[in-house]
Amino acid sequence: MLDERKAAILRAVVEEYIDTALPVGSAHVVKSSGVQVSSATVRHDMATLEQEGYLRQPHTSAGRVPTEKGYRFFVDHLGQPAPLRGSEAVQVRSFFDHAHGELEQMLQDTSRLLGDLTNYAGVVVAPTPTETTVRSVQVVSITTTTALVVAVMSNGAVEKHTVELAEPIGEERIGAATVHLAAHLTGMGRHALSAPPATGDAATDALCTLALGSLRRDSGDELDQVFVGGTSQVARAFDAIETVREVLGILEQQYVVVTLLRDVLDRGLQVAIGTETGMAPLAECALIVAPYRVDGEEAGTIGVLGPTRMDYPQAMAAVAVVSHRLSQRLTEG
Amino acid sequence: MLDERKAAILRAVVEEYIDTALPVGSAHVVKSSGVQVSSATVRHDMATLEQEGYLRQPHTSAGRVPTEKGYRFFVDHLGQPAPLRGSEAVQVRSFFDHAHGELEQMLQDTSRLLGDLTNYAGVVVAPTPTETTVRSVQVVSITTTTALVVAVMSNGAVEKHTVELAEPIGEERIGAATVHLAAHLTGMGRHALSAPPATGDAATDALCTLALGSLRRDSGDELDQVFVGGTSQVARAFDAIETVREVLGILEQQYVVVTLLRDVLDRGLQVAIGTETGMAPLAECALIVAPYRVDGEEAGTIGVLGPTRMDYPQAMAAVAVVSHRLSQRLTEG
DNA sequence: CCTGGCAGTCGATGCTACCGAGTGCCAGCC
DNA sequence: GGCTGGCACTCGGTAGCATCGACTGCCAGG
Repeated sequence: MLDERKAAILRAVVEEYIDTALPVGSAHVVKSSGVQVSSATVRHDMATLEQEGYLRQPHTSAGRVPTEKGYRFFVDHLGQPAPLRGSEAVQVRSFFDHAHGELEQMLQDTSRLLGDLTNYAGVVVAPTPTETTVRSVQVVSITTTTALVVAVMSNGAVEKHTVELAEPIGEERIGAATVHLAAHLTGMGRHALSAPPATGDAATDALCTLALGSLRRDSGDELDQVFVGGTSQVARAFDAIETVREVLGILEQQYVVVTLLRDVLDRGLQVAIGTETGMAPLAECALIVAPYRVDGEEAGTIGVLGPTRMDYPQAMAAVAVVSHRLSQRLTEG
Repeated sequence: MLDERKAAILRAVVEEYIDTALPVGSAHVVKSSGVQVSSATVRHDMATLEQEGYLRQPHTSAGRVPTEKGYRFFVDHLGQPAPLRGSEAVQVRSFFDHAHGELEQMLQDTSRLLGDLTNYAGVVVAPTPTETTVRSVQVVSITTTTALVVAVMSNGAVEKHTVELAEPIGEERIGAATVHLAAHLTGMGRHALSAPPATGDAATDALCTLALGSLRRDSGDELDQVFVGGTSQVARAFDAIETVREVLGILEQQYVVVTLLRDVLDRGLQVAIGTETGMAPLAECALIVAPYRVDGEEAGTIGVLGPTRMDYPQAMAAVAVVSHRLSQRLTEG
């Protein structure tokens, strides 16, 4: 563990580096850290901090820059969680007060909100609900040989799937299928959909089977939905265009993003710094995550992806607030 | 109009510049254009082309670079539409063969496909359907005081809106409202929803009114949906990080993207180059657009946004093919 | 244990010289 | 008249070099 002065020095280096992106020299630390010692002493401590792996020198005769370990210590022990700035608190409040419309749209907007608040990329992952039950099923004909199966789940999610029929089917059979499916499936869990008993009418049964299949199939291979907002912030956060390309490339791969957030959360982390993310291209990034809850149960994940030299206190505050308000919003409605 | 040789020279400059991003000198033109004259002659013609506004010199003693007018001429008269490369044709075919699931997801994936095909950013705009009619309406209770209104439209789109009730309502009233609304609204146009006659039951009527309101309201303020895929391509397409930031910033603003594509299409253009886009930050970009059709009617727009020095023939081919296949896919299903 | 002082390092900055790709122009040729 | 080879010229980019200054590490002394 670090003694008090070294911790203060480390904090000063991290904070200043976050602010300026420039290596921090001992003189700056003296000015900004508040420690009452000379720069020579600070230099000495900084050398120690470097030996211990908290800091690193880009090159001799340059100031110091935090290492991952340095950021980690900062986040764990030094970064007092900054309360949101007033204007941002207002922004969040107003956002959730005015949020309306479809769930997907709101989550998309939430990712954008996160981006705006932090100036990093905002991410929202909404899981395919696994524990919900079917509340209502309806089959609607679109053309004579296509029908749409619409299922409303107990959490308010709506699923729709088109099914193609081998042969034309009449409205009355569609109606029969709706009634039949509704009676049989309502209340069933997402993954426990069983085939309804035969009705005796072949065409109706065929339709029921197709409809059931579509519901079952997509429950399996449907990935969690990913919403990314504020990608342009990524371009703002890094100077090296190569890094921008890599990070944007990652953010485009839904599956990767889902896994990434889940992994971090599963490890019990709130913050993953650099290689802690487990993804090589994100070596220069840090990720802040938080789950959100619906009716007290963990439903999805939100997060912010920025450079390792991100403003952790501020970003963590933003994520926490948004996760809280989002949970509230989804629970009440 | 340009004589044959000047046109050939212009084509050579455009093609080479698209390829290398380097100003093109007269010697290169001689090598690659196939014109059988000396570099001095080419120089002379290039000077003329510059006077006429097709080319421009970044600085004296540099080669030439196409102007917007130059690109425009190339697109209009020189860019023979390249057929898709075989592997890409396969990619498109396979994409649409395997496309399934929800409309939104497919459009999102389509935007990504466009990005992959062209290495620029792909955009898909899906309009809020205006001319569709209601095919089915259903009200489902979520909690005692919230209900979900699900409407299936004739084009297969599904709309869902939560409504908050002033007081708890029983299942039987919800059922009554469903039946009542279904009977009254089915077949009605998107914008011609009229209030159903009173049922005599106050609670049921209140619910019907709320449900109707939710359908009406969102039909008004709901923006066209925008899907952008391949944002990382933007970072690849430009060297200047400042440009990347600006372009990404634009792409994040749904409303702006919608307007942009619509404007271009309304002007009857297939391609908008630089300032033709009407947006200052896109001065270094070119946009290729195409409508897609569902049942023969223009439904939405797809497009590709890249640098002005984009590979027009290839990108135009990709957009055309995707628009065609998408239309087909949406029409059959 | 801390400090001021000092020698030393090394990237960043600015200067100059040079190179070469590319131009415009012109006199001469077909 | 149109095309060409030749030529002088321009100017951005690169390499080499000196300078500067923000740092550091170390040390002797309080």
